[in-house]
Amino acid sequence: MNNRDIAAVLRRIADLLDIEGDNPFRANAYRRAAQAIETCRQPVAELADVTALPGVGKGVAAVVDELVATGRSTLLEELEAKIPAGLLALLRVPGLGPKKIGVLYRELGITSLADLEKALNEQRVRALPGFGAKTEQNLRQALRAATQRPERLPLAYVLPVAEAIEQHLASLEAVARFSRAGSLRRWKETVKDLDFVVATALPEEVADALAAMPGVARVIAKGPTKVSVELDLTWPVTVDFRLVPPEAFASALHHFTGSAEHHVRLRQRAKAKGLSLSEYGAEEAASGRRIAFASEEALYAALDLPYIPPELREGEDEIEAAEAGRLPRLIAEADVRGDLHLHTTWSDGGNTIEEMAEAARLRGYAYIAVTDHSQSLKIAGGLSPKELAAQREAIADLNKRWDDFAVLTGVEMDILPDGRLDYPDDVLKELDVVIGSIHQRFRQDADTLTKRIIGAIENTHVDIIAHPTGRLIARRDPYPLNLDAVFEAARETGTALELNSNPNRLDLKPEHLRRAKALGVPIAIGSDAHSVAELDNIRAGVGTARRGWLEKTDVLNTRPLDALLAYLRRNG
DNA sequence: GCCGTTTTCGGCCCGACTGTTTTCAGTCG
Repeated sequence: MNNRDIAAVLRRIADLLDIEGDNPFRANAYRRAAQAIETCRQPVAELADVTALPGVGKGVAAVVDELVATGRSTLLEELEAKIPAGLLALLRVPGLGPKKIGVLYRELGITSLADLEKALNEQRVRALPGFGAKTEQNLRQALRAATQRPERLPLAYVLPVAEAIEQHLASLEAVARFSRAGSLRRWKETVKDLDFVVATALPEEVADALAAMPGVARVIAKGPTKVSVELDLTWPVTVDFRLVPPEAFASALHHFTGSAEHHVRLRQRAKAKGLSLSEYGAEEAASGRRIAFASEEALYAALDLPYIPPELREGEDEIEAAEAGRLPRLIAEADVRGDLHLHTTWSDGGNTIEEMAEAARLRGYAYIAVTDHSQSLKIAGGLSPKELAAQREAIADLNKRWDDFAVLTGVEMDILPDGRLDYPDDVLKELDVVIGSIHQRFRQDADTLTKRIIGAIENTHVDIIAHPTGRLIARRDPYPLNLDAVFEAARETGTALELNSNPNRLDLKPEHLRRAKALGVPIAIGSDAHSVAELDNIRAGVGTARRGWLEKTDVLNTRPLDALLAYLRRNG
């Protein structure tokens, strides 16, 4: 059992304890331990003493030891004997928590989503204590939404929605200031809902305007400090707006950015310093004096910490790092000097080389590499060696146009199922940037896939491995791969691994990036743009890089053109 | 269940909103 499996069992135990009505702090203790184990770098099975982890004591350690030894948990089995497993699915229905689920089970014998739907339709739920006709109606709608959409929505799905909302907020005169918050601001790859903090002196007016916003299917909650709506989309999206007076904006933004885990730890720290932290600021326990923070920086300063950027606020080791002065100076979008992965009309892109180049230049880039698909990827119009040579000539022509911008020649070349590359070396050696990619036969076993990728890494002409794990968020698992071996080969040869910025991919993931950084493996952030608009993908890439604690110096395409070319040509 | 320059017992982050209640429990983040 790996750490993730163990954490999943502990969370399951916590959920079951909650439904059983046990001491809620006991359930939370299991969740806290799960978090510690999940983020532990070393397999806990190899740890001499699990209780060394924060939040893991004798009780949890006994469960973990049993899991490691037998793969089973007596505690979990006892709980499952008492509580039908189907009840866990009910926890995913918004509006249902452990207490209400307990009542539904004990009073009506409900053990599944289907049971609940039936009871709702027969109006048996409204008679229960603590329930009513309104609850019944809300549950009916929530149930429909919950069964209709995945629990967390991919970034790629919600980003355009968020941008439209931001346009709307910007158009409201009563809005003084606003910002994304929640996991969207932290650039998490999936989000449960969208959060915005809005500063206004006229909360009622803004609340009315937001509730009446186009696309709103229903208003879930509306008060002077909060509006919560559900949008009518393929997958319904819940949007929470927090309305605060302008002077409370920074505190509120911090609060609603989360994560919950980060806040728990921060508030523990605040308490130790005699401060009580809330969404409105801080209060000195001794004097009762209230402090409103002018900025998030001021909030952290009050806790004797340097500013911790949103992307790091995951409740892992960021507070310890901040305390020790070990926070990274995170890469910023402005540090990116060029894009090393994009497509044009020569293969499956929607814009010409010229259009892509002009758009990149307008973004302030100093260079792009044109990396269309290679010959075996027929479906994407992959280029033959002859076409590739013609493209090189076209690029050489185009380059005469600028003295402040360069188009590099390149290719996104398939690594074939048998491990061979899609072009011979004498074709590759003519190109500035060669990306190796797997697009076919990714169901091979881990050993074969790992060998394919390492074979490409070891070719001196290959500079970057694109989307190394091949996952598609919420759609396709990463392919089985010995990532440690891939990282090691990349480190030895200086081959960069890509952080692919397509919001459906975001591959490598933050935890991979941290490992790569620790090993000294260079990372290339690529947009994988198939159109001018998709050059913007880079934002999600930079956000993900920041979640992976990357600095400017960890990323290849932050280098000026000369330094980049020198690096690419180091092996001839 | 965990944890301790408040402590080995008694806390455990904090506040808003809803709906069902007549003063508050449950849920959410």
